[in-house]
Order: sequence, then structure tokens, then C-alpha cells
Amino acid sequence: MLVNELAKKASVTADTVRFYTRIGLLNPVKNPDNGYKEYSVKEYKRLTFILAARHIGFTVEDVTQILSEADDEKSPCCTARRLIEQRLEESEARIKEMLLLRQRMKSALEQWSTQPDQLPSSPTVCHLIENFTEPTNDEVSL
Amino acid sequence: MLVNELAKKASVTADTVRFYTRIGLLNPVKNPDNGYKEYSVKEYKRLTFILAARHIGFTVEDVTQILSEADDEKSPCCTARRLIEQRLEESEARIKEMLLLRQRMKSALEQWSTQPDQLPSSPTVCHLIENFTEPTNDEVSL
DNA sequence: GCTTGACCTGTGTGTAAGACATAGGTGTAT
DNA sequence: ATACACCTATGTCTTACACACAGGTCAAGC
Repeated sequence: MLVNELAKKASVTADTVRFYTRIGLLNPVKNPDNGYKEYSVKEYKRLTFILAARHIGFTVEDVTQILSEADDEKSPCCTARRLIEQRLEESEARIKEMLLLRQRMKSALEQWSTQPDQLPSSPTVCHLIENFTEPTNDEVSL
Repeated sequence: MLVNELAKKASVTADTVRFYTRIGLLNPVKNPDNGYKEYSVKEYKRLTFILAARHIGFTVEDVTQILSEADDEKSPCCTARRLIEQRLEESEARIKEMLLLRQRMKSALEQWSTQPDQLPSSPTVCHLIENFTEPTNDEVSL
């Protein structure tokens, strides 16, 4: 299979396949005639595994580590458990941040809805932004 | 002020100040003797504005646009309203994705908690990952 | 004057996970 | 031979900074 064929079969872009190839996760054989990379069914299965892991939330770096352990015939399960726990914690943290940010955005839009546009005047760039007041916890819960 | 002084005054890293300077958001004067960049109080105020906008959720690119409109003495308010609405929508989308991802991570950990480690065998890299089954909406709501 | 050392500077590069741009190759129809 | 559609590998771009590095500055000590 060539890159595009493999990509379609796995429902990803050719660029994704190329990327995994570039970082060494996939190892196609180079056709010496035209330099095209040929992917075997084994590579396809490997790609499927990568995508499954990514879907669960592993980073590409994580997948690299898991695959390398498996390639050494060691069980990657312990590593997988540990890593996904980390990724979960990181996700929780980022979600919290993003929820706070969303709250700020929403209350900005609400505050601004009753305020007029204004020209910038020497100390002020955009009064909407500069006069925005953070919502308190009380306001948020309302 | 030199870069570090300004950074401390604004409670950000010197690298952040350097970054905003590099992309032209801040325009310090170069001391011809030592090549050091000197920031005025005006730059400090500009930095404060940038940070306030970032805090609300504007991208750096957004801030660039807003500042450039204000520099042209046009009111950036309309643009600000439009942009933050976009950013809010994007955030909502990303939050949804991340919540789904978190759900997958959690249910993976739960499924895996009752399963043993296993050595990789020819078709299998990591049975935990390969045998993971997506939670259905019903399961999620439980 | 010279040196040591702590601290500071600007510039260049790295990050995650691909997407995009580009120059050129392939293959078929004309 | 040529035109055209499609395909390829490689290099660069993205976000918003953080980090590494080579060298400059400045006060203290000799």
C-alpha cells in the first residue's frame, strides 16, 4: 500500500500517516525505483493500534513508549495504566481552566451587551476590555 | 525599563515580554550602546492591556488586530465583540471534545482495573488498549 | 588595571500533532 | 509528444511562549 491507500483504509489523512512514519512509529519499505514508501498489512495493524491509543487519550509520545516496550516483548500494560492516569489528571486540569475561561468570556459578552462602542482615547485602547470585571464565584453560581 | 524589570512589574516572564516584542506588539527603543531594549511606561500600559485581553480569552492574533485598529484611531470594540464570540464558540467545542475524551479515559481506567497485565503476543500490542470498548451514552449517564 | 562571579541580554531553536505548500514524478488519454 | 489529473516526499507553518546558549554588564576584590 502507498501512503494514501493506507490513510483511506484507516480513515485518517495521508499527512497523519506521513507524520507517524517520520517519527519512526511506522516503518514502510522504500521502493528503490520511485522512492515511494510501501506499507504492509503489519503496518496497517500498527497504525490501527496507534489510532486506538490516541483515541483513548494517549499522546503520540506515550504511544511511542508503549510500542517500543511491546517491540522489546515486555508488557506495556503497566506503563499504559500509569500514563493514562497522568493524561487524565492533565485533562482534568485543562478542563477546569477552560471552564473558567469560558465563564470569563460569557460574562464579558454579557457585560458588553449593555455598553456602547467607543473610540480609543489616549490612555484607553478598548474600554470594553480594560473595564471588564472578573465575575465573582457568587455571580457565577447564579 | 529593561525586559526583566518590565516582566516583573507585569507579573509575567521575560520570555513573554520578549515574545510580544518579537511579534511587534511592544516597541521598545534599542539602546545604541549595549543593544538592550528599553521599555517606557507606555509600553507597560500596552502590555497590561495585552494581558487583560489574553485573560478574557482573545488570542494573541486577536490582540494584534485590536491594537492595530486602536492605533489607527478606529474603535476596536466591534471587532472585539465579534472575535470573543468566535473564541467562545471554539472553546465550547473544545470543552465538549475534552469532556468526551475524559469520559473515555475514565472508563478505560475502570475497565482496566479488573484486567491483568499481559505480554504482547504476535497480533496484540497491548490488550488493554486494543480491547477497550467505548462507553455508550447510557453507561455514561449512569 | 585586572579578574572573578553573579546576573543580565538578544537571538535561535524547541514544543504537539499534524496541516499545508511546493516541486517534481506517474500514468493515462490524446 | 503532450496534456492533464493525480500522486509522492520533503520542508515549512501553526500557538504562545519556554529553554538553551554565547556573550555583555556591573560591582567587589586584589
